[in-house]
Amino acid sequence: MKIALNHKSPIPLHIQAEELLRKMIKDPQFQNGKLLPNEVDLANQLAISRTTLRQALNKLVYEGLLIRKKGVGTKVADAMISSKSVNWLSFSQEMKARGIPIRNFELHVSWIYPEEVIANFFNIKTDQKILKLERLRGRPEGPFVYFVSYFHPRTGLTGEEDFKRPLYDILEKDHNIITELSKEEISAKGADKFIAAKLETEPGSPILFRKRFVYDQAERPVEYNLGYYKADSFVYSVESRRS
Amino acid sequence: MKIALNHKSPIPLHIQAEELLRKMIKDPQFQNGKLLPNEVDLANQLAISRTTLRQALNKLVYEGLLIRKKGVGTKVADAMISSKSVNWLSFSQEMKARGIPIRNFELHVSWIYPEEVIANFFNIKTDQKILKLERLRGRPEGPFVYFVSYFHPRTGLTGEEDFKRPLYDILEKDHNIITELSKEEISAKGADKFIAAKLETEPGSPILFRKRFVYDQAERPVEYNLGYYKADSFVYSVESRRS
DNA sequence: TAAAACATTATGTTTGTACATATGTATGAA
DNA sequence: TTCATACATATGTACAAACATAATGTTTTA
Repeated sequence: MKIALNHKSPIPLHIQAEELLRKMIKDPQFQNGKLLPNEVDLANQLAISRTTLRQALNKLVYEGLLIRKKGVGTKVADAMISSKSVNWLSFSQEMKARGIPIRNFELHVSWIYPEEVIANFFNIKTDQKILKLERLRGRPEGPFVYFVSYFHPRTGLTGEEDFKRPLYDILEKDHNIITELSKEEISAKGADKFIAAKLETEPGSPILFRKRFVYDQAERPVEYNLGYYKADSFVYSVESRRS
Repeated sequence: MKIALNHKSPIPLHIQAEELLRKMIKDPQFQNGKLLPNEVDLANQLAISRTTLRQALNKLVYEGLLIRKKGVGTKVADAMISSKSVNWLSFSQEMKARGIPIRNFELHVSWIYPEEVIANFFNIKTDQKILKLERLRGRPEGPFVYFVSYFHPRTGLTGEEDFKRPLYDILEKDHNIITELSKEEISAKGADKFIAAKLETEPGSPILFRKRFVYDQAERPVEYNLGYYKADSFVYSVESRRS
């Protein structure tokens, strides 16, 4: 791997460093939780300041590609990222976003008897309680714009978790569950009374509705969730290419 | 608004600054595209260095809450949440589906002057006419469930085509245009009068709205289209996988 | 032997400084 | 009037340096 930057190039050094880091992430050498070179050494090797290096690192950490730990080091977040990382990005970002302590939100945890659809998905019976997390969200400056319910079977979360941390993080670190696949169904519907009240709108007003099935690496069901997004405040972007 | 930070607090200054900025964002004072105080002044006012301030600003910029422009300033972004994902299946499926000869449908062909968005996409001027195809569709036994407008520039279809054949087929065989990439934006909205009339429903009733940009292999714009799907009659499926 | 104290390592926080570059505005000549 | 120039303004990039703090490893001590 070329481990040098072009200081003459009009492309900013932190951008070049970012690109290089993205390549390093793909390198098998840094895959299985192995640590990247420490910041000071790497900065020296690239002949840039630590500040500039951190500018690049921060971006990838924010995207969830790298994980830093004070006193330990920086490692690649997940074991297998390849060329189509765009695909996963949004998914993990949303995963990550779930735990971000944003002002306008409520989190409600409860144990419920699952509906048949959910019980079927988790391969359990309807008399086995599962965990339900409900969260109402909005932009810091605005009104609430979406409401999501997450459902988890007993094999996943225990309900005792400290939900200050990202859900995704809890699943991965505490329960060793790596989410891998997501199947979503997107549709429009009119708000029912419950949702209308939550999102402070009229019953019948247009809602973007999303059903999501999440599986782990062995295709075992990990999570089922339902999202209700207020119209005109959410756009779902899809990019598809003929392969 | 309290415009000071606690330098004694164990909470890092850039976190405190971030919190303060989130409050500022909510303030009507900075709403309609009005600029925030410039970085140097703000940093002085908060008695922190510009670097530390920028650490906080960067986070909000990354979250899409703030927009910075070199030489101009920093302003609060308009409220709009977006998410990205990828899928292949639905694209080719719908391509194919377009041409299926279903009973209940209407096809309307006309030449129109494009709106600015469309002209921009096709890289033409608004005084150059383009082809517009409108189609209303439903199941043979049921009501109409969706309405789509397809827009094509003069470099594509001529309007003389026999639209009995699949659109997709005509493009490929007669004009040698191979569609390759599609970018879509999916959202929910209330039906306006026109759409409500077409789909035989009430104005304001929930509609799944899809905007689609289609490109060929050289990433040249090929088609722009708008789809209106009656709620509860259409589900959009997306499957995303970690690499 | 196990707990406590210390040392090492790597990231986290913060400052000050300097120059580059894009944008908008005021100035002045053709 | 119009175009080019110069200047002011605000963000963008980059460096060096210092100290704080968390995790881990190592040594000392009870």
